[in-house]
This record gives sequence, C-alpha cells and structure tokens, in this order.
Amino acid sequence: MSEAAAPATDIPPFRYTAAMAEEIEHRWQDTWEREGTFHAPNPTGPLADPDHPRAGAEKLYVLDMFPYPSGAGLHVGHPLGYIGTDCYARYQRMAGRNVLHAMGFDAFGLPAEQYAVQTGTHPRTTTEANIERYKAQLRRLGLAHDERRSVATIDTDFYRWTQWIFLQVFNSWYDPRAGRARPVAELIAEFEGGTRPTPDGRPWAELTVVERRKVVDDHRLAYVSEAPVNWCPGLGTVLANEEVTADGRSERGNFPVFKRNLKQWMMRITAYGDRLLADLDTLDWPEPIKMMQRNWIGKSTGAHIDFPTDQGPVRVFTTRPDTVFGATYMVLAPEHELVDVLVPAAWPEGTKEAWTGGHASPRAAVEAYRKAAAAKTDVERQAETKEKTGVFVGAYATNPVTGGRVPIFIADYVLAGYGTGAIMAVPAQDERDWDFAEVFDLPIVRTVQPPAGFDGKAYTGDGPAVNSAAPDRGVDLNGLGVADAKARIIEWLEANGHGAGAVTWRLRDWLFSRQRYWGEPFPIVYDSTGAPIALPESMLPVELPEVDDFSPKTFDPQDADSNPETPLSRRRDWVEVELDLGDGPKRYTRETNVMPQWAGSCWYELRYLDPTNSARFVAPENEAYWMGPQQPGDCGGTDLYVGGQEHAVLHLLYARFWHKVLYDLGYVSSFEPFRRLFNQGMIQAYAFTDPRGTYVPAQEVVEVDGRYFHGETEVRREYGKMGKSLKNVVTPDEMCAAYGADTFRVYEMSMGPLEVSRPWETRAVVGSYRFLQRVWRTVVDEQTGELRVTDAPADEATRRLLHKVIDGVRGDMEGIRFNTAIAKLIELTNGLTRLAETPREVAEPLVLMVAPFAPHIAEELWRRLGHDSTLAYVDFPTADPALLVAETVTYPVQVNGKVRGRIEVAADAAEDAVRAAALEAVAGSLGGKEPRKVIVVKGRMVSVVA
RNA sequence: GCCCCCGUAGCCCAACUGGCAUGAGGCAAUGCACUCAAACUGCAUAAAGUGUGGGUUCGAGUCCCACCGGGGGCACCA
Repeated sequence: MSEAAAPATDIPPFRYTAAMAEEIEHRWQDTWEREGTFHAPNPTGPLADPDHPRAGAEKLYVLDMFPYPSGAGLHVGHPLGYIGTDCYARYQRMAGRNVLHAMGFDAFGLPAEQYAVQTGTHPRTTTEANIERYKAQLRRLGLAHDERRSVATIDTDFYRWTQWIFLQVFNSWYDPRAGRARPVAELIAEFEGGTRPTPDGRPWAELTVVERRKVVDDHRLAYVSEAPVNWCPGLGTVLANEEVTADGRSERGNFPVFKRNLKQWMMRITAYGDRLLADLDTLDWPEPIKMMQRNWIGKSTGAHIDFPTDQGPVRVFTTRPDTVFGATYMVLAPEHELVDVLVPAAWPEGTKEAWTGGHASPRAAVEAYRKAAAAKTDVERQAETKEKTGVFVGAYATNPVTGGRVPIFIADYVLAGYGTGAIMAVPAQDERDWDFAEVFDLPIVRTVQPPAGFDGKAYTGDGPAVNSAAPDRGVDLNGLGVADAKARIIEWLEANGHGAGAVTWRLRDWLFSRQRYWGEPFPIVYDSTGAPIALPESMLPVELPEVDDFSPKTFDPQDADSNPETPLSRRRDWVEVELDLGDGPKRYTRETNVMPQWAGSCWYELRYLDPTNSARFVAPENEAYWMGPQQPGDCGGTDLYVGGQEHAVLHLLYARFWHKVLYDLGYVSSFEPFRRLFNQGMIQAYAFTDPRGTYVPAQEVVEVDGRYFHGETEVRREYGKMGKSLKNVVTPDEMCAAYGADTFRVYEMSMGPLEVSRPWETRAVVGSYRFLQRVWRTVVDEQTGELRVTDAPADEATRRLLHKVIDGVRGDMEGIRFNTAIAKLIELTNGLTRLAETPREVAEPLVLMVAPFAPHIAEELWRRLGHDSTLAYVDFPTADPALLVAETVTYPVQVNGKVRGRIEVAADAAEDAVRAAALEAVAGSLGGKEPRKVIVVKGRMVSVVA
C-alpha cells in the first residue's frame, strides 16, 4: 500500500472539518431542544414563563411565509429566507428582545392533493410524511424556532379555528356608514327596530322567515351567489380571480379557465377595498408589492352618466366625465343585459354598411358577434388588441349634455365585468375609442385642446376644455382644466339627474369554495329552504370525513360545459345529517365544498401566538403583546415577515382582509397582520443542455476557458430556476454533509443582499468554510486542541478594529444586511490570524457576533472559552464610542478633482489648519499659483480649485 | 405599449445623506510555503475606473436627461 493512499492523516487533529461540524451541530441541536432554549414566553396562558430571561422584555415577532410540504423536498433555495429570519431573530434575542419565531406548515390545498393523487395514497398520509421530512431537513440547519408553536393547517385543532373564523365572517355584515364589519345580530336588530328600512320597504314583521333570511344573507361578508366564476375543468374546481393568470389559465397546472355561472361561496372583500388600499400607507413593505396590490384593487374615481334611449337609460362609468361633450357613440359589452332590449327588428334608416357586419338584421349581427367573441380565448383577444371589432346594435342613445343622437355598438374591448359594462366613447381623448372610431367611421370631436405641435391622435393629457358648452342647458366647461372640468360636470350631472360622481373597483369578491377534497369543510348545513345555516360553535370542528375516493372529478380541460362535482358529496351518509340546532332534531344537508388553500394562511400567524389555547383562537393579551400597535396610529402586526414576491396579491391580500374583519369584530388589536414585509431573492442556478437540447447533470459539467463541457460534448449554459427536470438541483442535505450546516448558513447569507436573486455556486461555498476554520483557529489550537486565547489586553489597532466591526455589524444586523456583516467579521478574523495568541477581549465578542450566522460553532467555542450556558441570551457586543473616533484623520487633497496629496492631521483640527496643511501638501501641483477656491469637507477631504 | 427595479475586476458583491474605487469580503486565476507529488491549509500577487452618450457640481458609481442591456409588474379596467 502506497503512502499516497493515506489521506487525511496530515490534517491537524483539531481542525474544524465537516465531520467535526456535524458532531458539534447535532450535539447543540439536541441541547437546544432538550433545554427549550428558544421557547419564547407569552404574557399569559400555558406558554407564559415569568422566570424566562426575556419575560416582559421588548417583543419582536419574526415570521416566515410557511411552506407547503411538497413531496419534492427542499433545495438550497428554499431555506434562504428561513436562515435570514433565523439570523435576524438570533441577533435580536441577543440584543435583549423577547423574540417569537416559529415554523408551521400550509398543508391543505391543490399541490398536496395532486401529489397525493399521483402517488395514490391518502393526502393526509403523504402530507404528514412530507411535514416530517421538512422538519428534519430544517432542524439540520439549526433554526432557532419555538417548536411548541409549530402548527399545520391540517391539524383538527387548527382548522376548527379556521372554521370558527369563517363563522365570524359569515355572521357579519359590512356597515358602510360605520366603515367596518358588524355582527349580523345588530343588523337584524336595526330591521326589527325599524331604524333600517327593508329592501322593498315593507316592515320587517311582514316578511316571511324565508324572506328575512334572504335579506340578511344578502348582507353577509360570506355569502352564496350564483355568478360568473372561473371554472377550471382540468382541475375540476372553480378558482379565485387571483388564481387565474392574465392569459386565462390556472396558476396551478396551467389549465384553461372558463367563465361559468355557478352557485358558489363568496367573501365580500370588495367592502374592504378602501381600507385595503388606504392602509397600505401604514405598512413598511417593498414599494413594488404595494403597487401590485394597488393595481389589483384598482380604484378608479369618476362618474356614472345615464344616456337615455327609447328603452330606458344606459348607464356608463367614466373616469373622464369632463369629456362627455366629445362622446360621439357608445359601446356595450357583448354580454350587457340591455343589448337584447335595445336591438330593433331592422336596421334603422341610414345605417352604414360597415356597421352591420354584413348581416341583414341587427339581431343577426349581434348574435354572430357574440358567438365569435365567446369562441375567442383571452389569448386570441389579446393578440388582436390593435384590431378593433364590433357591431352596431341598431339603436341610438342621447348624449345628455349635447342632446346629440349617438349610435350604440357592442364590442369586446368593453368588458362586462368592469364598471357598468358600458362606456361612452370619446375618440378624441381615448386611444381605444379613437381606433374604434377610425374603423367604423365615427365622428371625432376634440373637447380638450392639445398643446401646440401635438401630432398624435387621441389626446389624453391635461389642457383647457373646448367645444364643451351647452348654454341652454346651463353648462359651460370651456377653458377649464381637466380637474376643474370634472368637478363642474359632476355637479351639473347630479343637479340635473343625469348621473353622479362614482368610484369603481377592479377588485372582485373572493370566490371561496373549491370542489376538491383536501381542504377545510365549511361549518354550514342547509335546511329544506336551501338557505345556508351556520353550525353553532359547539359543533366545531367539522372534521373532514374519510372518503373512498378523494380524487376530484376532473374533466377534459377544454370541456367548458362540464359541471363540478365535489368529492364530499359522494359520502351521502355524511352529507345527510340529523342535528338539533335549537329547535329539535331535524334533517339537514351539509355543504360539500371545501375552503380554498388560502384559508389557513389567512390567520396562522395568530395561532403561533397561542397554539394550545382551546377556548379562543388567540388570547387577547397574547395578541396585544406580540402584534398590538406599538404607538398610537401604528397598524400593529408581525415585526418582520419574510417570503417570496409571488404572494403579492394572493395570500397577502386575503390575510389582510381576514385580519381586518377580526379587528372590526374586536378579536385582535392590530389592523394589519404584517407590519413589515421583506421579499427575499431567489437562488437561481445554471443548467446545461447538450446539442439535442437535453439537460445534462449540472454537477458533471466542467468549464474550460469560458466554454462548458459534459464529457467530450460542449454544452450550452442557461440561467434560471433550480429544478429536477433541469438536472441542477443542489440540496441543503448535500451541503451539510460536505461542509456542515454552519458553513451552509454563512454561505447563503454572504452571497449577496438577502433581497437579491443570485446564482448558486457550489465551488464558492469553500470560502465560508475557510472563514469558520479561521474563526475556530483563533480560539483553538489545531494541533493540540488547547485554547490559544490570552487574557492579556489587545493591542490598540486590534481593539479599534474590533469596535469598528462591532459598530458596523450591529448596524448591518438591524438593517438585514447580512452579507456586509459577514464581510466585517471576516475582516476582523483575518486581523486576528496574524497574532500569536488571540486576546480574550476580542475572541469573545467575535464568537458572539458569529453566533447568529453560525450558531453551532459559536456555542461550541463559547463553551470552550469557559462559559457553561448557551450564548443565545448573552448580550450582543456593544461598541465603545471612544474607540470609534480616530485620533488622526488622513485627508486626501484633490486639485481639480484629482488626488495630488495626503495630509494627516488631528481628528479635531480646525478647518483653517486643515486648509493650510493641504495647501502646503499640494504646493508643488499648484506651481506657485494662488488657488481660486479651497473646499474643506470636515473629516472627508480637501478639494482645491486651481 | 405603459410603469417599476437593476447594470462596479472573469464571477458573486462593498462604497453611509454626492466626498480617496490604494474596492470591505468571497470565488476563480497566478506565484510561494507545506508535500515525494497532490489535496487541504496558509501567505502573497495581479485584475475593473463603475453599460453608452450628454448635463449639473470644486467633486458623480451615487443627482438629472437620452439611449443600450437584464429582470419584474400591468396590459383593451373606460
């Protein structure tokens, strides 16, 4: 046996290696778990602990967007945010705060169910196994979670409260006068007392029981409606607007989605449109996310205007009522309900050929156009954005200000679902209307004067109104700017009964039911009238029953006319139930839809606060402590919420909505759930394709002079996501095995700012490994295992470096700039490796500062430095301000913007002295000339203008 | 088409409110030490003038304008 086969023997016995890291990491993870190191004390209840070192301290609630336990397991990108929050939470805990950080699982919903369907096992079985796998993978990373608070949305103890919250929503209505939700009991009391008129004016007492229930149901925040919804045959369920992509497909699975009239559960999120919009201003969120929510809510301010026709008025919505004098035609959505009423038997006298679409009668033209429009997919409609189509319905309306006769068209560029589904067309001030007017040869009248030199078509900017007066009707906008003209015309419309100022929203009510199995059952039954009845709280939870076949009934993805069938409806013995709801045992039918996957994530952050509470979903004291407003006007909520951008208008909007309902009903003291939001970047990866376009394992690709080879074959590099099909997945498990969890954590945190996406590069991980080895070596002798720490004081330079680093690291930790914090720690460590022995006064703070990033090695070194308890609650080092100010400052001296010399002066030198020294230093460059100007920037530099 | 964000050594990234790019830090590269050799480790070195073109300023990576490139959002929303 040759000597070459003897590896590792010359590695120093006490070097920090992957094997040693693994041993240290497992030992400390066990210690933390055994001692409950990261348990955070509550003010009240079973999780209260007055003896805890942080009991009563300033609180900090750090939250991650909890994961789906998908069957694919984790890759190195997934834990990025979790490691980030862990570093932040560990730092804040050492800085003196009582930190709550827990991790749960969002385990209901389509992905979990689809995975279960694929593998042919019960979703609960696969989901629970996945949760265990996730927990093990996350535990290996040393995340400091309070594991007592871990919840999963599929736990009966959890979803009974999801159902309970649903009941609160169901039993509430939105009072627009109060601007908040109130219990329906108060609504009924108002009807009974006569202080609120019934919809048809009859006294409440004269309404039948069924009629009364209908009136109340129409007010509820959760209600059943028969309305056009997004039906996705491929998934066998309906979907919320937020789950449908811009090109009309399901976000999950990418199946076509069709509009169908179906009876479904809705949540009245539109009632909260104003508050969801306005309260964005109270939030510390990334601006792009706020912008996406604003766009989604889509508030438009303008007016409703009625255009009289022989068949009654047609109401339009416009944001530009000031341009009504230029409304030369009208357009209704093809589906608009008045179209059928308006269509006459024959084309009126003088109908232009182009308007008829070549049809003999308006009826035929309308039918044909509708059919063509319905057959088009959204993608096709988008592809044809430029080409305007439409057809004249054969009827005219009257422009209420000009009295002019305007033709009425239908066209698919007007959407049935927005505003009133009808517009007044003002080609001169609207590009779409201009395009349409050109195609159909319709008159164009400018009512806003474009600026001189304007050579475009429609002019949408500001300018004085022209052609906008009707003296006989008492209205004259001419000369007014757009804003003034709007105000004036709205006044006139209201005074003359032609319309009123109005606000329109893009936001639709939230479609809340799914025809799937793996979700929370509704706590709802129906009696013989078919109206929903809430089950009393005492009957919660309504447990998800076992079924033989939990697969949803899916259809041909293109089969728009198929009808949903809920898996729960197959369990007739569960559906048909006899209950005593206070008036004796009766037969009822259960609701067989389930809630959407978003339900549990709408409130899980509240359950972490009080996970064992069986009397309430959260005790008010616990909510107020962890999430309550911190000063008057503060919205409250979690102090940090970290997750991906993909939830901008789904989870984040729904959760805000539920939280506001709970706030209105007095269950929580915060009116926003997430005070501060942080979007972590994505870890991306290179993938490689061979000439046939097949992916080759990224691990096996080698780089030669900027080209990439897989064996002999040159391969093409592409940059994107990490995924099985791209053969470029790297798992945290591999990294932990090769380097240890601490190295992996340090690497992920040092790659760049947390919010920036960056490519994964396995070969760069070694840099973080070497750093931790150096940290180890500053404290422990690699050959003997002895401490190489001295109690002698540090030299001045080392001490100053230490305090500069402490100061910088604290700032970076507060600002979530972990990459620069780590750079400073590396700088300090590199400064120490030059010393023969490490002064204890530097070694201890270094270990403490490393702890948030590499907690296991830090605990181990802390122990070796002679401390016998965890460092998790040891004060984070504080910089001595006296050591931060330098005694002397070196000023660069610029002459005409170029550095020509340097001077070193006392830090407190007067400006005149600095100026004199600087001029002397650059006298040569000035060549005896008198400088024109000398600028001294205190503590920075001197600039001389020659 | 409209809106937002970003372009700094071969690569990932620093640079506080405009103020020294001897780049904070890391990877890769090169050299040296250790080794029979290598790996590991350590020490050292080289390498951009900040996407392009203008402007403001004593001074611009940082501010303004235009353009180019990359990423994201919205997309007939009246």
